[in-house]
Amino acid sequence: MPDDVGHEIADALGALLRRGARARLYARLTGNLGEAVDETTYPVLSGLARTGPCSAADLAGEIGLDRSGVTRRATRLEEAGLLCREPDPDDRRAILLALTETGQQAVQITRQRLVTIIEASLASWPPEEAQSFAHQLHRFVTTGPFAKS
Amino acid sequence: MPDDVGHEIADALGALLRRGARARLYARLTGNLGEAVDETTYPVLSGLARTGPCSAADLAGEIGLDRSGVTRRATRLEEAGLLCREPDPDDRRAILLALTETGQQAVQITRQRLVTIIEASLASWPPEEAQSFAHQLHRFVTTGPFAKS
DNA sequence: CAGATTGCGTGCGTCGCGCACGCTATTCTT
DNA sequence: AAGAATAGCGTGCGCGACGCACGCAATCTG
Repeated sequence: MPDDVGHEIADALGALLRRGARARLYARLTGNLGEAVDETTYPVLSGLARTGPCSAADLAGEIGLDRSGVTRRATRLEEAGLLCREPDPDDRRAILLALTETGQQAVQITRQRLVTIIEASLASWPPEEAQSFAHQLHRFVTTGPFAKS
Repeated sequence: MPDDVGHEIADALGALLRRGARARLYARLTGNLGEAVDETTYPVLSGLARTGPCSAADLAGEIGLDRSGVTRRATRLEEAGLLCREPDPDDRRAILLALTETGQQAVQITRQRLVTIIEASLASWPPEEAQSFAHQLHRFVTTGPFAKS
């Protein structure tokens, strides 16, 4: 493989992981969804949407955060009505974090916004090129330098 | 364009922007490069490598940070010998931040590490597929939802 | 039934960040 | 040419996020 392929991807990834890029994207995704959902609380919503109802400790492992941080963010989201705590029926000392209807809608909205943004920026691409790019990006992310270990 | 293309890319980007993914990648890139270079100070090194010697205020705009933060990180890097402050010959009240030889080497090392990681994860790809993926990713990042405005 | 264990919330120290102030060097104005 | 205004820089301060560790309640164990 020619070396410039690696360099080109490295440039792109570098730009992608910049602070400003993340901040701009999160701002566009979480705007007008209430004060509680922002760059810090959204990973809790998103992670909970992926895992389904689960404990704060498990969710902490999922999103790479300390359990205390998850608890605090969950409290903020609970006060905003996006998330609810319900007792675990199998273990009465445990508490399950679960999305409310509003919370699920919020996740759905942000997700749709991201899809819309992506499709808009791919509008001028040949369809089969966009499709192959999607597959390759998916493969690269799941098997590449970002796999969990 | 089919809607699942947008969804597939959205999934990949979501995974890419996770906290854990960033942390793991930065750890692999900046490991064994001294105590001063880590996830917070590296953007200063990298940005300075892109812009060349410039003031803290300009670099702040480049990496999306407040000027005071750049000053503090620059001080840490200066104490570690990776960066030096030199008076601006054109404006004697200004101070230019510039990489030392060691600093340039550090940037070069991290960059080469990233390229190596990328090429390793693309080793099993057909070369022309890797090449087209690199071009498409570059195009997507520079023209997509991450462009500066 | 008593002790060990698990899960949870919270206080505390630390760190990064943005704002705003003071200081110095430079540039403008009359 | 001298005082005023401006630009650039470093730093003190408050705020918020994070990880660690402690205390409390519920559960498991012998």
